[in-house]
Amino acid sequence: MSIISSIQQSVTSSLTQIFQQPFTEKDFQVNQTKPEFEGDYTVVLFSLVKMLKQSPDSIGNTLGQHLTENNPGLFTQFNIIKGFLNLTVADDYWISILQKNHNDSCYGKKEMNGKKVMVEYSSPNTNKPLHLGHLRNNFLGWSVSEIMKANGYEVIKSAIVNDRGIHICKSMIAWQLFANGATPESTGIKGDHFVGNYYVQFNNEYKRQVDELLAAGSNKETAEKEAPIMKATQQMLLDWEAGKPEVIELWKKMNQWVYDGFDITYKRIGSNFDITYYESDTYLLGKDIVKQGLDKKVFYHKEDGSTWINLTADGLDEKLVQRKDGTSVYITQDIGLAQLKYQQYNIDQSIYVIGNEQNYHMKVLQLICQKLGMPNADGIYHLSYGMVELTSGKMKSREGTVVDADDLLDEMEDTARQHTEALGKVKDFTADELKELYRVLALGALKFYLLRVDPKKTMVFNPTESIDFHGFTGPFVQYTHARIKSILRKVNPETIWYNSSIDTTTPLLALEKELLLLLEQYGTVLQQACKEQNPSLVANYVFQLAQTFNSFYATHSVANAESDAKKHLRLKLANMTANTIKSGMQLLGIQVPERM
RNA sequence: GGACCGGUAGCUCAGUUGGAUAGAGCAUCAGCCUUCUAAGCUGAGGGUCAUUGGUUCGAAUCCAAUCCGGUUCACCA
Repeated sequence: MSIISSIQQSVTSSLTQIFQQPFTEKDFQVNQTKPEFEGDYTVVLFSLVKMLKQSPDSIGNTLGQHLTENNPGLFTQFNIIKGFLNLTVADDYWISILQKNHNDSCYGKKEMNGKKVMVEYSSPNTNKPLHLGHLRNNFLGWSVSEIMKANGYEVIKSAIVNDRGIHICKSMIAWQLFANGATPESTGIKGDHFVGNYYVQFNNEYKRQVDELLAAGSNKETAEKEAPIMKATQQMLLDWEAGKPEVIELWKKMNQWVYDGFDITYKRIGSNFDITYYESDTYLLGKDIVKQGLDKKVFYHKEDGSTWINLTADGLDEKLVQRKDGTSVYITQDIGLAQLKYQQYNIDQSIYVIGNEQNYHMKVLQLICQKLGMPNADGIYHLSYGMVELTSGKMKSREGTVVDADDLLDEMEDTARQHTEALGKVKDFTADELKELYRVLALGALKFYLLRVDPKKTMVFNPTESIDFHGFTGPFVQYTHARIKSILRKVNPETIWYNSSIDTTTPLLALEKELLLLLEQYGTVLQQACKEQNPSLVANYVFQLAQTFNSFYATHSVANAESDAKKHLRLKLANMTANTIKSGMQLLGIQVPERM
């Protein structure tokens, strides 16, 4: 149980005993005490003043007395300032947390709860390489999965690959027209970039043809429809759907190039999936559901034969679920896939990590599933995240203003190398060890940068300033870990500290206690991060922990502490801090090096 | 126009189940490496919490109105 819960319980029970009437935890508030006052946790008394019709001072005094007398192991003293009852928690309490958990790698995590969750993220298109926006999606999906695991859920990571449709045909047509048989192998270009280049070429050529038609006197609409390259693309989509062998073959070949490229990037960023769905397999799903929906009168036909659902009663619009020619639309496929997921995995919750531009769509999806009576419709949750914008505005592939994932990673690794070389602390590392260190630091900086912000908020990336390695950053936290490990490495673990118990007669110093207070909160943070599906809570926590340790480190010596008892305590404190940093960073998908 | 999201320091962001003098990082300035890793630490300056009104012991946080920005409302995906 967390210290806050303990305090809430004892306050509730004290109040009930003193005033002879029932109280609950909602009748008062418990906060951490502000640093300028004496005490650890504070009971805010104002809400009780009204209920009890007594002055805050009088309530505080009675309550403070009762609490300290009846919970001697928990509270040692109290003071009252302007309606705030500040309680000091006994050193023994903090030390016992340290004693018990200092080397527990599962500290703060929960037992399995028997619930199963699918987290769908990444969802790339196979016509262009990954960019910064995809990275935010991937890191979020991964981290939320890990956070849910830490809170006892069984998690299945899934991806849906958008591998068909008109946009895929665009790069195929462009390749046919312009490539002269070139391949990633023949050019030495990474597969996803190779294909992405033809997508760009398509757009250039298309624009050229449209301009030509416009110059010849066509109006805009006709020109856009009649451009030969667009007509060829549409024909190719029809051929694809008809299963024309040479089109399918080309499609498979080019998609494979992209997958090979993606694999490299995914491996590099440490991303993976338990199951990958392909839209070419799922785009026909959902048709039987349309039938069922019609039978259940959830859907209805219009006179032209198209199928609709009316969501105006729920504040939304009418929505098409099947075209008049009987083909399905996006939402239909999604309903089908949602059902497929439940059938395959019997999941309790289905989380979709998708950008906030699809808020409306996801709302509609859930509503339709609910109206169809699908068993787990309530378990659909859209983890909606904001776009990554540049200081110059939005990223647009067509205008060439996207920040490419591979380029960015290259740059960051180079920055990591420069910092490391300048500091010269790891000169004995082999070339492979150095390479791995640069990768870990670069990724740490990037992941932390993207995850420290509240997911639902739009965030701004400045491409001209490289991502920092100082301050509120991944490398700062990684550094703190390495620093602690350096201390521990120099102490023989078989001596005093590791297994023996801590001497409790010397009082805790302010910074020691501050660290312990923070360490105690880890479990609560994980719980909150899970509840809100918000990794930024973990990032902020882990930063604060590292920062507090560094202050502590600058003031007190661990290895050369003033007494053996203090040395013992601080070694455990350092060890627990390192473990908690490692654990928290792992939930963000960030590794922490032993040395850097 | 309807719906949804946002507006906090020069910049990037925390803080919203209402609580004490609104916090970090970056940038700027001033200090700290004969002792455990200075990717660090200490300190200073920097705020009309978009605006106005309301609710109350108390509002960045709740309510209303207004202004500004974004997304969305396709027989595209």
